[in-house]
Amino acid sequence: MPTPLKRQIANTLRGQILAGKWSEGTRIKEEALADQFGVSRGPIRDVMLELSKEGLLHALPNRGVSISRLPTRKARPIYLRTRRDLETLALRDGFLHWSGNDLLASEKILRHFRVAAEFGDLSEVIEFDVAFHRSIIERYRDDNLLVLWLPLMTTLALPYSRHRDLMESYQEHQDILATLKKGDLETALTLLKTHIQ
Amino acid sequence: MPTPLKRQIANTLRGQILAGKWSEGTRIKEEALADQFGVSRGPIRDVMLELSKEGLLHALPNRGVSISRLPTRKARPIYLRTRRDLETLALRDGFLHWSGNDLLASEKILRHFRVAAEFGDLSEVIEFDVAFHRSIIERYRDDNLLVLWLPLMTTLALPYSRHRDLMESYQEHQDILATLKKGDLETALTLLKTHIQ
DNA sequence: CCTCCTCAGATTGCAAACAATTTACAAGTT
DNA sequence: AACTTGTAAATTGTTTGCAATCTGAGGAGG
Repeated sequence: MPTPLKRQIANTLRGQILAGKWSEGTRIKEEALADQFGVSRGPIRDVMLELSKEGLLHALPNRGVSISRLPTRKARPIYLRTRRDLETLALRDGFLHWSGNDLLASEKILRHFRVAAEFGDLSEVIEFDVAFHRSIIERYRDDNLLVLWLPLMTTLALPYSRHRDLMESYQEHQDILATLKKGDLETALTLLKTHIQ
Repeated sequence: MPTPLKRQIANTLRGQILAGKWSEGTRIKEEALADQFGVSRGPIRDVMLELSKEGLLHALPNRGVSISRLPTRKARPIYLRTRRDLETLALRDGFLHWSGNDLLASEKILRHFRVAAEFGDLSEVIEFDVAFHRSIIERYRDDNLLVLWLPLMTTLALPYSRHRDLMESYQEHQDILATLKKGDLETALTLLKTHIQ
């Protein structure tokens, strides 16, 4: 259902939440966001419901949404392993069908990633981090995979540390893509696996 | 955000879709559903977005939603193992805090399950099947867990076979609950694991 | 005969007004 | 002083109407 405008709002908000713009439990009001993005409450409601289903927001009847709490320690290893398995599957079985355009699209994402990292814009870095991995999943062309992967990705990114070295993170992604460009799928898979943890 | 009415619509629709009321790719129109449930398009949009995020419906911009296709063969084992791990975690670490009311609530679900199974009402059986497992997850009191589990559960239930023996399925759930009532957590966990496949 | 365009009908996307619910604070009672 | 009750403001839930987009059939041109 995400029309470009709605998807753009969702992406921006996702990055801001993951970057820690609001603290845990902060209540988010529909009208305030509607004013901020210059739209009515309708599309904002859709975005809030979407982010709720990704685990970023917690919805209560008649009381709107608030920023979610972090996942429990015990659940995190299960999430990590599952995300690793899904992305590995998507890359291993999907890479055969990648076109030259797909590689160019990923390169474009990483160019923006680098600029955001150099500038120290955490919420933008997260946006492009998600976008890079998302493209791997999407190219597998199984809608269910995306549906299951997205909440995993965002939940795991929730404690995205302000102290993480953004340029180092960029370099890891760049290494994966460069290896793929050489056609060395197996090495890229190994890099991807060690990257996701 | 799910207010009782909205959640009820979502549960009913989920059961109907999983029971195969519509075939893959069938386009679902907002207004038709709104008339069927006697509400306006607003809440129906919310429900459709919710079911899209669970993987039951596939949304395209300006073209509404259609019934999702089945997941690929290769992804299914990953989904199964993850669902098993999540439910096992939730039951093992959450059972300590189950109250007498929790056991009674699960018994109530299974009473309805049995009636629906005897009557052969597939969509209702699925509703209560989901509800039984959902309650295990919810009692762990980690919102993220529910968000990640729900799409797994529905995706895996998508090919819910018309040929499955509904009473046998009921009996498996009943055995798990009866074992829990005796306080034998470890045996219940074993039963749960073999049940999820 | 095929391709491309145009245009009406159908359907979703968005906005604004109204209804229902919750929250916060103040007044009254025990 | 503590607790309940009542009322007004704030917020979300729902409905309705309009705008934008897509679909499909029919005709013009190659």
